[in-house]
Amino acid sequence: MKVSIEVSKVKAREAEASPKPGLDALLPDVFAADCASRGILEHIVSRWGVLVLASLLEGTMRFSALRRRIGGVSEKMLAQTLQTLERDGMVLREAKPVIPPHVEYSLTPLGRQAAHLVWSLAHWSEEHVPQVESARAAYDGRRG
Amino acid sequence: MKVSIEVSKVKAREAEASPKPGLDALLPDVFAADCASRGILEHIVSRWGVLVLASLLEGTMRFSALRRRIGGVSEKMLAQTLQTLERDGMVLREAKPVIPPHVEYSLTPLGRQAAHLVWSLAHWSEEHVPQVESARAAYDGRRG
DNA sequence: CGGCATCCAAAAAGATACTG
DNA sequence: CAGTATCTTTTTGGATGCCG
Repeated sequence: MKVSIEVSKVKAREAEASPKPGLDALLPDVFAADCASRGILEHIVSRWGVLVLASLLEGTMRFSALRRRIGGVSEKMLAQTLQTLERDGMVLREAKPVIPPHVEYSLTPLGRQAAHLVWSLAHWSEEHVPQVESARAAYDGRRG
Repeated sequence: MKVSIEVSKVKAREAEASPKPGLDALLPDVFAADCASRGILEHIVSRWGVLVLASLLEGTMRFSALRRRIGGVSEKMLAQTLQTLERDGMVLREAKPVIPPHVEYSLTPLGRQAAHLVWSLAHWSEEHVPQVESARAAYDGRRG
């Protein structure tokens, strides 16, 4: 049970970190190094977190299906990412007590919100590959 | 000069990547390990990339102003992140040839689009701190 | 099948010193 | 001021073996 201890600590540092005291004091601020929102954001936008959330937007999936869906992810990192997102209340894990094990992962309502946002980013990236690549070519041309 | 000497393991994994050559060859796919969109996405959602883009949404900033705005970022990582985003065509760097140096960073039109998306995520994170924290408390309660 | 524990290599990140 | 160079620490990730 490590609940209310950390809250006071966060609030204390938040006060010293936020540049705009009056209005923003009550709102969490991702720009503050010690704000909880920053940790949440980093879990969501982590290398595999983005792809797990986007994948689960397509529906409930088993561990191995996720592993196949997300190219390049290792077993270890997938398990780790799923645990983090489960703990943050984004992912629901349902394990059927059978042998061999059968475990299904899906999005919670909270996770679905986050997933829609990351999906927008993923989709935007897919659509703007040409622009970025031509920008890179120009940049690399200017330098060596 | 860092060349390709230790490619053996990396190439081995890259080779096993894209499972559907025919249809998806024309559409970039973030889920494919070797797709360019994946690299772009990872630059955008990198630890500091998100915060740089969100900061610059507030307006043009100098290096030191960005450093102050983004709590916890080191000089080195900020410089590195800015270079990556500049190369990807998201950030515009304007250096005035004076002493002491005066360098301004701003978003390109392309970067502004990405920035709006990441800002949504950052803002969402700020707003859902309570939900996530209570989910964590419940999770930690179920376990030890 | 869906993990977890361990070990090790590689990459990312931080601290510090220095420069135009 | 806005970086670069270098060194050290930390984190990440992959490989392997084990288990229910």
